[in-house]
Amino acid sequence: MDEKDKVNPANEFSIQSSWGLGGDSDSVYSFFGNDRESTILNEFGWNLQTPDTAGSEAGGIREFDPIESELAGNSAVQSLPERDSAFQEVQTGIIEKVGDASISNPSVSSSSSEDHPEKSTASGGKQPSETASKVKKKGQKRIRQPRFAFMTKSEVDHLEDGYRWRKYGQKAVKNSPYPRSYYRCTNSKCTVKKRVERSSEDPTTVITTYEGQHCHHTVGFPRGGGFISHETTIASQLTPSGSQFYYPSIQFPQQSSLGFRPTQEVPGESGQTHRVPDSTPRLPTDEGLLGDIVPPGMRNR
DNA sequence: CGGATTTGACCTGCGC
DNA sequence: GCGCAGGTCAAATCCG
Repeated sequence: MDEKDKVNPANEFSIQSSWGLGGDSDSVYSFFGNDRESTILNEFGWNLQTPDTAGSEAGGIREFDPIESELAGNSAVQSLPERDSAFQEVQTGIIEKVGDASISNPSVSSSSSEDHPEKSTASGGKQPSETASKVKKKGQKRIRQPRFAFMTKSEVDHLEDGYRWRKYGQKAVKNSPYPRSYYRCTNSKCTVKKRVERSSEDPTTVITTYEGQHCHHTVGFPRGGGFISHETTIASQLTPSGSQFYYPSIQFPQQSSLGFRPTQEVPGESGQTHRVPDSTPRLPTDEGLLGDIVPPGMRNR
């Protein structure tokens, strides 16, 4: 199992940007390796802009919400070219501007309802008095934590990312046969949440949305990482349907946190899979997929 | 037995 | 104001 924690140098991910797609979709990134393909949707207004796009189009600081995109019925779809349907779904979602500094400022205890999960337990159940804990919500709009979403071809909904999550809810999604699952980081001090849903357009695609920032390191990959095995299977069926939208204008430095080299697995003996070490010097991969995706500035320590 | 998951109820925001 | 849908809570249940 430990071997799974390592990275296969042969499966280095390349990240390519898709600036300007559809006019509004300037925050979509795609990265893919030999056995996995995912689409990263930057929601933070990180400094991911290219010189070409920075400063243009309202600065390009936007937040993307794949869920809302579905709700919106892809109304934003207009000038998008033909493409993978799932990719298009995400691409054309409502893109919100991250106008609130609080969204990109981790120090702001924004989401009053989410920063302190303990509070609710302390106050008890859902009786009216309990709502007192949510009173502070009143008068101030709920401010969402920074979020980003990415799509992954996988048969397994809950992708291993190096953190431990506890499921706290599941909801049926309108216009989708697949439910959406809600997870919270098991670290009591960590308020990070994530939603996992399967694309109704492309059932092979899992949309994972992270919200918030981890205030701790990952726990590694304690579990078997079976999803990777599934992923490998799926990835082998991938077709570069969206490749025409990948513009190689941006190549993030491999050594950066945006190097996008999530742990990978390669077929091993006895039909199992294992990971091989990444040859590039880097910190021990204790941050998982998320760690590879989220820039250091987005993480608390 | 403790932690994780399930699931129905409740709360909130938003559009009409 | 109302209804809908997303999001969250927490008791019940499951599982190792």
